[in-house]
Amino acid sequence: MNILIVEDDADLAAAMSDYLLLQGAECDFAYHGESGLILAQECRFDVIILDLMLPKMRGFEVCKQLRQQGNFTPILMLTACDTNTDQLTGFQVGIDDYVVKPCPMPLLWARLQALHRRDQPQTDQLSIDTLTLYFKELRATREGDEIKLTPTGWKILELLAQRSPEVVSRTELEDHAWPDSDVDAGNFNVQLHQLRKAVDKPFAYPLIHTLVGTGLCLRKKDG
Amino acid sequence: MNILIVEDDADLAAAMSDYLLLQGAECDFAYHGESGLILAQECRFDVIILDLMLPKMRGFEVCKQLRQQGNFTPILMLTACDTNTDQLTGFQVGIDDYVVKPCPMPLLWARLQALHRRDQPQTDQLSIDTLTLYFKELRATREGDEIKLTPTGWKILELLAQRSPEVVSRTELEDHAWPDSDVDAGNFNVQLHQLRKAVDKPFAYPLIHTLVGTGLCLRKKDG
DNA sequence: GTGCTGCCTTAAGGCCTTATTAATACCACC
DNA sequence: GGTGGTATTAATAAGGCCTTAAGGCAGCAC
Repeated sequence: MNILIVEDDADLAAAMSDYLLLQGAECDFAYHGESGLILAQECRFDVIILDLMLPKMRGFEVCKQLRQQGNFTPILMLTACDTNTDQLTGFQVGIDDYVVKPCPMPLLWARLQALHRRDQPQTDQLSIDTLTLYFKELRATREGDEIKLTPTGWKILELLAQRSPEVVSRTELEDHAWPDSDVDAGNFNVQLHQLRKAVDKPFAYPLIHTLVGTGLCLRKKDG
Repeated sequence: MNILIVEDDADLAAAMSDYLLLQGAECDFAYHGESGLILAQECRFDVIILDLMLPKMRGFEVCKQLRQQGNFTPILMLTACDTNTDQLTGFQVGIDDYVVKPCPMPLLWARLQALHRRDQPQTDQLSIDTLTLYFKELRATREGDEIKLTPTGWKILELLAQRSPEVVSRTELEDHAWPDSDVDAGNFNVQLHQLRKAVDKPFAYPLIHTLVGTGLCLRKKDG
């Protein structure tokens, strides 16, 4: 899980990330509201932990702006402010959970997972047009025909499908298909090409589309 | 909103439903775990409020069974048990929120709404007249036809749309489309021209308007 | 071990899209 | 008629992406 921690108390931020890293999550940090907002705009996170009292911009404002921009990343507000009005304001501006400091780490983690779980597809099968992915079996069909996929090809297709019809950046796809190592861009291109040969080539129209400079997406293009 | 209240304390259940009805929600009731489970299986609810200590079947068991059956209705656990272990167990069996009694009604309502909001498809699109932007997909249509945009063109249109119908200054648009570098004014004009060719030219009337000396705006001009 | 197969990786050339530059035309206003 | 701001166009430069081919490395059967 990919977490953004927006928190001005460096000690607390470090303590959280220590714990979260142990649980297998990855953490990024922002130490004031403005940088938090910018980071959230630029990168994609699974969850955001947001403090309320922050230098430069309050947590409420950060959340409000993100939501206005159509960013619906789950946000957990973590703060020492425990008044009802603060909590109500929080939910009004679009946060998803409100936790009062101090909070035991395991509980925080449980709530983060709950938020993330809701955001995940809850089926083990997903169709985009005539392409169907069977996640548990690591296989896919199009128009009923089995598609022959290499492990890497599957990984790429998997993420594209989960996000469909959204655009997924090349870096994200690379991280997903090669979690433990960096990968040469040329290599990625080749794998992508193989994938297209399997998924798109044999059929009438492509489902994998390139958005130059931004990434790739998987969907049926009408017209 | 359609709520199932599973709660053995009839007074509390009544108090909740009174409040929730006032907020425009509809409530159904179950007074023990077993009937709660059956109701949840038979009808579709937007959210379930689930007590932990219930006759016949504990709340955890109800949740567990529902999840196993592929029912992912958001569940808010409302209980007097405030121990960490209870909370952790709750999240482990698949609840989405855990609230300790007594809880002020407005807060409960806010959390219910937050859960429900997450469950709704998040459109993330914006229309100005017949022009529609799909932010996550980085694409736009006008009168249903796909508009072909370059990355820079998209950036410019994106900001114009977010601010529409307000006027956006040229400098702001430049900063948004070229975040890392300054840009020649001539270049900006060219990009803008390309954008207009794609967005306005093929259609009856333009949506991008110049305000000499101030900036640009995106809107339908009446008259 | 040898040779096979399938997959990953590396490298290189070419192509197409997009960005930039520069030169020219427009238009309102003074 | 000159000026400042904007529009248009074409030509060039740059960058990103596609494609192909060939080498390497594992696992497996013999």
